[in-house]
Amino acid sequence: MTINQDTFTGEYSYTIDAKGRVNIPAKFRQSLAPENDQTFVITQGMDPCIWVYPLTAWQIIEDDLKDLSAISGVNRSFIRNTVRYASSVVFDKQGRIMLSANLMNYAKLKKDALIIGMVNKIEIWDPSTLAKVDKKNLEMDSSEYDELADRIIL
Amino acid sequence: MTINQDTFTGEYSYTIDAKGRVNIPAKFRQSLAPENDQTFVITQGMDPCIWVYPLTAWQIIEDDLKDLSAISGVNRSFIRNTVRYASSVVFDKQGRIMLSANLMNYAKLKKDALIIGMVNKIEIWDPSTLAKVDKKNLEMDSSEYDELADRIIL
DNA sequence: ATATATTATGGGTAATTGTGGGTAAACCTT
DNA sequence: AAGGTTTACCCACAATTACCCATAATATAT
Repeated sequence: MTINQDTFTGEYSYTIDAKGRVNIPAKFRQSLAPENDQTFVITQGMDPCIWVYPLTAWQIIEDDLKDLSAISGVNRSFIRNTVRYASSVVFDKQGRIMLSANLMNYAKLKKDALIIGMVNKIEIWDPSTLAKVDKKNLEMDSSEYDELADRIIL
Repeated sequence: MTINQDTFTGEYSYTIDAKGRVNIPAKFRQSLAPENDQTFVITQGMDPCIWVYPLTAWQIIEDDLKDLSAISGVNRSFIRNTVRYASSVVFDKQGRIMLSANLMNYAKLKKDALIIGMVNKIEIWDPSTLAKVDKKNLEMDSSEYDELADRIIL
């Protein structure tokens, strides 16, 4: 059973083939709402990974960006970096999407990919890159972490 | 008779079969509210065990996480670490769920499993691992319980 | 106590999933 | 327009999972 439409959880490891294709986990494909027409939007994440949004979720982000005034330089560069590498991808009969060389390079992806559900989006990581980032976060954020843990009861 | 919907108490021991399936105690299945569609969400516990939530309880956690902006790096790593190992499982006609190799490894589960009701969630332990943790707690905690005594009347 | 239902556990089989490749259409680039 | 390159679509196969049935043990009812 699906947890919720357009929400994703769990970690899966897949291999990227010679053509640059990765499988989207079957569970993720199933929880993708039908109105997305099997389409995701992939873009640079704010961490060194690829972000994957359901099409309709991305459209909402675009609408929000339209409301940011272009007079502010900060806004302009934020918009530029968010949208610049975004492209929509439809998964094939086997459930795979194609990653552009650009994005693969940005996320340092080679052969192995770790795909992580982040509730409203999906992340694609190089395993060793994630391990490094994980370690760094563990050292840095503990106090802010505790504050979050107080608000969200597990 | 069930005590309450979606609340679990008691300890049961089961065996994990070659395919990685464990039985959910019949009593727990019966107290699982119907709107969960026989679905649990399993994830890493904060102790070396597996946590099992009723689907709807987990959805509340997810909803809280959805409100955290991904612009904050702390938020991102908090979300990632919280949902990374979570996946939804439906129990089969015999009342069993499948455990991923990942989670079994984390909880050091082999053949025997101790399933413990923890009021709003369920824990799955390796018996010998729990014995060790129990022993450690006995030596350490007795004074720290005092603080709790003020809040919870037994 | 005996019969009946429920539970825990094991397996078998069909369907799904992940992964590799092949081929033809589409896309440039000159 | 011809060449090479990229992309879209197809097929194949191994591995995994979902679904079904069987049986032994336990609990419940008559």
